Amino acid sequence: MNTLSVRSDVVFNPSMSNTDRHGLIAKTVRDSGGATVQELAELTGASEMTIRRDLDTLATQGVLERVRGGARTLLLRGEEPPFALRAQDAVDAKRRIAAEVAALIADGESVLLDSGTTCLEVARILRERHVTVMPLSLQAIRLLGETPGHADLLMPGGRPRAAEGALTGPLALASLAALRFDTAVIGCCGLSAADGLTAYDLDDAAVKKAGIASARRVVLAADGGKLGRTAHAHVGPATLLHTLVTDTTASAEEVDALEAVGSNVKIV
Amino acid sequence: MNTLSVRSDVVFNPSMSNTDRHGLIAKTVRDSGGATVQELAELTGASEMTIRRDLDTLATQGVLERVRGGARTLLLRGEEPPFALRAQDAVDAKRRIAAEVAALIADGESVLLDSGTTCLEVARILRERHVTVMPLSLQAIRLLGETPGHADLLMPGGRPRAAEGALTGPLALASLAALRFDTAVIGCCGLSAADGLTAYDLDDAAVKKAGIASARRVVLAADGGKLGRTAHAHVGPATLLHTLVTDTTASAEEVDALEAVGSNVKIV
DNA sequence: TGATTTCAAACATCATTCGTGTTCGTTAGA
DNA sequence: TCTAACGAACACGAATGATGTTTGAAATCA
Repeated sequence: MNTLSVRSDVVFNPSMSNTDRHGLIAKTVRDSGGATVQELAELTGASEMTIRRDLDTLATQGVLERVRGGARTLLLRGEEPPFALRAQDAVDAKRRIAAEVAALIADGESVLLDSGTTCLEVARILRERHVTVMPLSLQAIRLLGETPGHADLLMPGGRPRAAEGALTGPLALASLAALRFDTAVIGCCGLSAADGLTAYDLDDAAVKKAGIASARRVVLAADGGKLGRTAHAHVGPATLLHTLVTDTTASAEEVDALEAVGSNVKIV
Repeated sequence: MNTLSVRSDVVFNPSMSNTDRHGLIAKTVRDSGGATVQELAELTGASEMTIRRDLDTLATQGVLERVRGGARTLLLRGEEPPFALRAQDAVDAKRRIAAEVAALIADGESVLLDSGTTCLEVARILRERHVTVMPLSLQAIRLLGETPGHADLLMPGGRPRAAEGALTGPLALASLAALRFDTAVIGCCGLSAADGLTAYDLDDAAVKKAGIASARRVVLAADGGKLGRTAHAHVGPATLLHTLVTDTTASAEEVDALEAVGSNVKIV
């Protein structure tokens, strides 16, 4: 919220790990829209040279934009926050949601796994389970394709969208049309009883729609921040969902409204 | 060949890096079919504990099989050598072949990239080029899917075969049927003028066949050891190939025979 | 069963790598 | 032109990884 209060928490904290510092820098730049190298050096207690290196790293990761003298946020009104940035948000809630989603899936099932950070956490859990998984993002494919784990991997086709690695396009749609799944685990950018399920990207929305159509059961994994929000691309009405898993930050009215239209809501 | 000559090269060489040692262990076990921990410790000058750790590592990588007291080769007559093992062979030749193959490809082309170690080297080069690439193995997808590089990635569907990560099955075939490529870079297990192109695995052969059918031009990347050999699964006649890139270890008679049936052969 | 070998966990040691800060010459903007 | 910002180069300390030794458990063989 307030940059000053953040500062007072951490000034003169010499035992800050580089990961902590990166997080703090990212948060500061995001909250205030931008920061100078000097400010960040003072804020974190690190040298300016270290801050410059941090900013280069974070810029490479797509967390922020490097400008002369400091860094600027990548967030613009109405645009989807970059993947690398969202991945840091609400990690705990996402993990809990993912655990609950995984608990809904029985051994032997075939599972369609949407793109997005929450679904990536689901992949991390399903990797150790005896299930067949088709992931719709490069990140999840990388995770499941590496040696350990018991899950059977099924690859969809498609063109990966930059950064996020979500698979879209005719090849992805064709892969989905050719298969049927026991469960589709879907993520979204917005969900409300009024506007239904929405995504930031048209291609993404088309893939989600096809995924939902190819599954016997649809589980939506969405942290509380997604509820009541509406993004640009419409996927379908909330009645398409069989189960919604969200966390305690979800607005109670929205949950009630969704339950009223027939969704089974689980709050973790 | 001869274990003793190998030993005399390296005994009492204390400045051996762990990678060197791993290579020597792998080679020794492969050449002699197996070795004890004691032998390997004496051979490399490392302690038995270190050898055990090495063997565990190599076993996890699929290079050899751990047995009580030592390790055994995974190579059995008639079986395809494991991917992790082949990947260490003739790295230099594969690199040179890959460079030549990449030189045949112009910017802007769409390229189909087969599975296999040589094609993986091609992927490493194409990553920096302005081309559209559809790789048929998880390894290459991982390589191309990571952030750097200019190449456009197109994902095929399919089921990855264990270890090697080659994509096969109806989804892979459907992805290929839906597209046309400027160039298909194909690997193989055997090639001869008489028996044509062959692979170890039926599913693999079907994918190669579909890939060849979907490309305007077919480039085969095969080190010299593949020429004159025949594997179980038939892909098609050598006349399907437009260009063959191989290395100087290729048998001259086989090269002549292939040129006689119309192939354009490049030796690097 | 008992003896012997093999194994793996735990700890110590050493080399290497990584992160960081400082300095200094260069570069980009005002 | 002048000044702040930058990045390359070096130095230093901490963290990490590789290795060897010891020790007790487990597996194999007689």
